[in-house]
Formats: sequence, C-alpha cells, structure tokens
Amino acid sequence: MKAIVDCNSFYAACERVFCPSLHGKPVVVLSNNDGCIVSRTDEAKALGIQMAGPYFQSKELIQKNNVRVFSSNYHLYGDMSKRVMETLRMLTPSIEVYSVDEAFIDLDGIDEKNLFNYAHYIKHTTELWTGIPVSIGIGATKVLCKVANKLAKKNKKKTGGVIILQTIEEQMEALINTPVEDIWGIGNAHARKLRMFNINNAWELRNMNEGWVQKNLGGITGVRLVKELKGMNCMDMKEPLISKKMIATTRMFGKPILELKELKEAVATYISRAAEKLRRQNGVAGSLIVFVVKRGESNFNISYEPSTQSAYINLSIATDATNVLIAQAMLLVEKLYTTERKYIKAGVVLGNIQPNYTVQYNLFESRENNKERKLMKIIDNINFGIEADIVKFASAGTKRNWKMRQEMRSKRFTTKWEELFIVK
DNA sequence: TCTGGGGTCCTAGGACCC
DNA sequence: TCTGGGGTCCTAGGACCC
Repeated sequence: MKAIVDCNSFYAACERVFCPSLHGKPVVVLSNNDGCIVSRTDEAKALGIQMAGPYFQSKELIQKNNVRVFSSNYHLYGDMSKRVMETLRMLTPSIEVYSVDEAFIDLDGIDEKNLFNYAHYIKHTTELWTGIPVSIGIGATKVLCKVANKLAKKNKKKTGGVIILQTIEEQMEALINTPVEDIWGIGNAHARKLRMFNINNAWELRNMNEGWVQKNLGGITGVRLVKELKGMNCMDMKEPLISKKMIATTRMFGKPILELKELKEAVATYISRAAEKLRRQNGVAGSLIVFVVKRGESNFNISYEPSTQSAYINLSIATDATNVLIAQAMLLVEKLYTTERKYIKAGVVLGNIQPNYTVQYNLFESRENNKERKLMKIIDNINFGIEADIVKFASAGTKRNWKMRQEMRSKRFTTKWEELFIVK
C-alpha cells in the first residue's frame, strides 16, 4: 500500500502558523502580482470564493466578509514545506516529495491491520511539529491514494482527515463518490469528453475497456490511469527529482511597460534567477527561449487580444554563466520588441539541461568558461548567503518599475534574520 | 482595466540515416 | 514505369498537475 500526505490549504495554513488569531477565520492567499486566489481556508471556501479565480472578482465578497488576504510569501512557504517533508522523512521509511505540499509514502512492510493507527500517528505528529494540518489518503496505487485523500479532505469531520481504501467495497464506494473531474489526471478537456460519453464518476471510468480508453483518453496515459483505478500499479514511486529538465522564470509586470530598456531589464533579471537555479543543480543549459506578452487593448474600433511572441536560440556551447545567457537573451528581446503595444509579462525558459561536467566544447570557442564559473560562484555565494540580489548585473536595472505588486505579504519569519517572529 | 508561475509526460510528424 | 524497411532525433503542441 501507499499513502499520500497532503497539507490542507497549505499557503493559508503557513500564514496561520504565525498568526494564530486567524484560526477559524477565512483566509486567502494571492498569486504573484496579487492576481489570482491560490489558497483558501475552509471558511473562505464556504463563503463561495473561487479557487484560481481572479482576485478582483471576489474582492467585494472578501471585503464584506472580512476575509484576511495575503500576497504570496514563497520564502515562508518553501521553508515550511521543508519542515513538513523532513518530519515525514523521520516518521516513515521512504517518501517521494510530489509537490510543495504533498508527498507519497511507501507503506510496503507495514502491517495492514495497523494502517489506521499509523496514518493517525503521522498526521498528529506532523501537525504537532510543524503547525500545518494534513489529510492522508491510503490505497493500493497512487491514483487510489489521491481518490482517498480528496474524499478525506472534503469530509474532514466525518473521516478525521484519513481514508483507507482496502477492500473492493471501500474502493467502489469511494470511486462512485468521485466525479470524473475530481480524478487525478483528468483535466478539463477529458472530463468534458467523459461526460459526453455519459461516464460520470470514477467507478464508471474504471469499468471502461482498455481499447476505448486508449483511443479516447490520451493513449497510454489514460490506460495507465484506468489500471491504477483498478488497483494495478502503473506509477512507481520516483527517486527524488534532483535535476530539472527545464527551468523557467516568468512574471507579470507590476504595471505595463513600453520601453525596450525596461523590457530588457526584466528579462535580464529573469535570466539571473533562472541561471541561479540552474547552477544550484549543477546544470548547464543548451537552449534559451525568451517570450513576451503584449497587453490586450481596444483603440477606437480596433481591438487586440493579449498576444505572446517568443524567440529561441540553441547555444553553441551549453552554459550556466549569467552574463553569457543575458547577452543571448538581449538579442532575442531586440528581435521581439515593437512599440505598437505595451507589455504586461515576459519570461525565459532554459532548456536542454545537462550536468555541467558533460559540456561539449567545439573547435571555434575558447574555454574561457573557467573564469566565468569562478565569478558566478562568488556572486552566488554572496547572494545566497547575505541577501538576494545584493550583487547583480547592470543590465538587470536598478529602478525596476516593472517589479510585481505584493502589497500584502507577511514577513519571512523563518528565513530572514531581520524578519524573525517576535514573541513579546 | 484588472486572470500566477513552474513543471512533467506523451504524441505526431518531419528530417535524416543506413 | 519502376522507388524498402527500419531506425533515431528533434520539435511543436496538447493535456495535465499543484
């Protein structure tokens, strides 16, 4: 058997740890730039505030009901996530961190009669040590774990936050109570399709034949999903993901910009971020994509939808040097830039990532990289150790009018000395 | 006027190779 | 007039996840 441990309303829960008066009160957390709602407590859900909905649409509801609103504070959430995962690691033999707020646990070797007590022990200890409430779903496969977890979360009072699917009867009941759009791996497009075929819950999907699924549900991915619903393991526990295959940094701007100079500054800054991430995993990137998004506008009787343009380059030598990547990116920005409309967003994606010891040099390029590598190391040490961005490239700008809005961010209680939590 | 950011996996089709 | 069979690699795009 396996389990998934999933933090309840994770971002909002992190805020509550450092502001206990918010327990029992509605809280929401916003995405970058205060654009969307990305985390809601149960009290906020009960008010009808939509997940992933634009903030401005719920603003009235939020103000009327005195909902506490936070901008996202990724320093805090990242650190709290680490604490949760460390706790699970100490309590269980093997975990796979699936996302910032979820981990699968391998329960092979645990006596099935003890699963219930074991799950409650994990739940209780995690909550005690970190202050973050969790729900646990247990089943034979990852997909069944997710089914169990979803139901456990939906019905915390009745289930105590833990559901175990052991017998076929338990599985059947759970699957019947899971509408197709709630199945892990079924998104909007497939859900609509399934409904069209009058397949409405997970049990009905489970009983479809393989040929049909193969043809209508994304090929092999769909077949695996249905097998997992039947209790046949098709998704292994994964080794911890050490190196990413692509690294992206993209942001909306705080306000739309028109100037090429500002656009370049933003892109140079994103490259700096992405290259730091790249170096942290000891990787080098072989390709680079820059994209920019123009604002939608209506002038007189012409209207434009927001539109994205992108350009990419394959680097002759894979690199992790910020300055090299910035230089290439600037050329791409110049290629993309026009003055016709304002820009609201830009991003960079580093691809073709390889470990840095495999770099393929070529005849026509010198090996100056050593010098660069030393420089990058020094810059990274200063920025990681003292304060982010204390040393940066001039092309990344100093005024940064385009920086995102984060008007309601809490303090970085656990990662910045100047912002430590104060107990009176 | 206002709608985030960062990922993964799979497939189809084209280019190219022997 | 006639023109094989079997691969690999790359890219773009779709779908999905949190």
